[in-house]
Amino acid sequence: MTTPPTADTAAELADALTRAMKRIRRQTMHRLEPYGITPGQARALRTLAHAPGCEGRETMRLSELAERLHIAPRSATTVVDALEEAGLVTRTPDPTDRRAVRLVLTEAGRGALERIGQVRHEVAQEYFAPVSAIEQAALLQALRGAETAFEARRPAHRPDGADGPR
Amino acid sequence: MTTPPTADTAAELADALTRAMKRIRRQTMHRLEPYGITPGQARALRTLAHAPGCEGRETMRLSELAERLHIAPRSATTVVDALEEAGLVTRTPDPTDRRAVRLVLTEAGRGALERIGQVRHEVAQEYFAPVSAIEQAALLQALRGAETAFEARRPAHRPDGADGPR
DNA sequence: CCAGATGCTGAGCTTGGCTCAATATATTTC
DNA sequence: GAAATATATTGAGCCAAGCTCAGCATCTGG
Repeated sequence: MTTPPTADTAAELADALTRAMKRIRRQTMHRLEPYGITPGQARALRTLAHAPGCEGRETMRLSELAERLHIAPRSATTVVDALEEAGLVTRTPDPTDRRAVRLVLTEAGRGALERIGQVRHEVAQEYFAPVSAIEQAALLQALRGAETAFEARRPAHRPDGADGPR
Repeated sequence: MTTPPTADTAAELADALTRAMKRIRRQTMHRLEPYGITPGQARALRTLAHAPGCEGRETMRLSELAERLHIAPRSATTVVDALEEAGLVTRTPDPTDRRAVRLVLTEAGRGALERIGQVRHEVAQEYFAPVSAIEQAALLQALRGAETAFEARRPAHRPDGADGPR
């Protein structure tokens, strides 16, 4: 049973991943709903919070946010629209480049971050409860390895590239 | 370094999962595109192929498909619409229940299945290449454990239940 | 100083889900 | 056997999270 009869472990792994991800995302969505935040927005907020200018002055360009989220800049615009409308971030002009937009976390945004952290922690903790801490760490490492290799393989940039070496 | 400094392994694991899933789904989408099939349709087709009536006569009710895919029946309708339009399955009336629809794989559908299997295998194989077979198996088992526990926790039924015990 | 690169956004599309009726049929209950 | 209820599917219309392409404003290097 250690090696299931179906054999194609990698493919089944992919399925299992998908399932797990869906479950977690859904659960997160439900628990974030009361705060009017979607998982995507939460991720953006967290990313924004990890901006270099720690504590009093987190700030990031929209394009930088997009890059860190691995989404197209245009998609980041939409996320930020929602975040701004909810009063969690503000768009301020970049002093050194008038095309650019700097995103700044508001006080409310900082507050939301805590609730988000809580939910994220809870959901993950619950879902992975049956998996030992050691195994969790192993899993994490394995996935990161795969991810790193994947990134190394593609020349980086553009969302995911359907294009070969061109 | 075995236990990263950030500590919340479970949450990070969730993120890693999300990332991996997105990558795999995207990759699959690209490679399935030439055949005019989306990953969701592919999954439905595979599910349908695993219907009990093996070989010559795979057949399943739409609602059963929905259940196996863990999606709402209405969502299954849409998937089947696409599949039918592409000529991969046919809707035939259930002889014993005129409300129901039985889904039958066409010859083309069976052909598509092979290509799908190929792609699915390739993509997963590539993505998980840096992960040893043993680790892959461990991962799979861990994820299945988590999934089983999750399912046991919720009373089953309805898509994912935002509702408590009622 | 101007051509081309860069940063953001409007418009419109896709995938993969959802709910809430409506409709047709089964099944159960009186 | 008719009425009430339950089940199977679908139409209409919604949401989240992406995408591309085109356009405008602004930088920047020759």
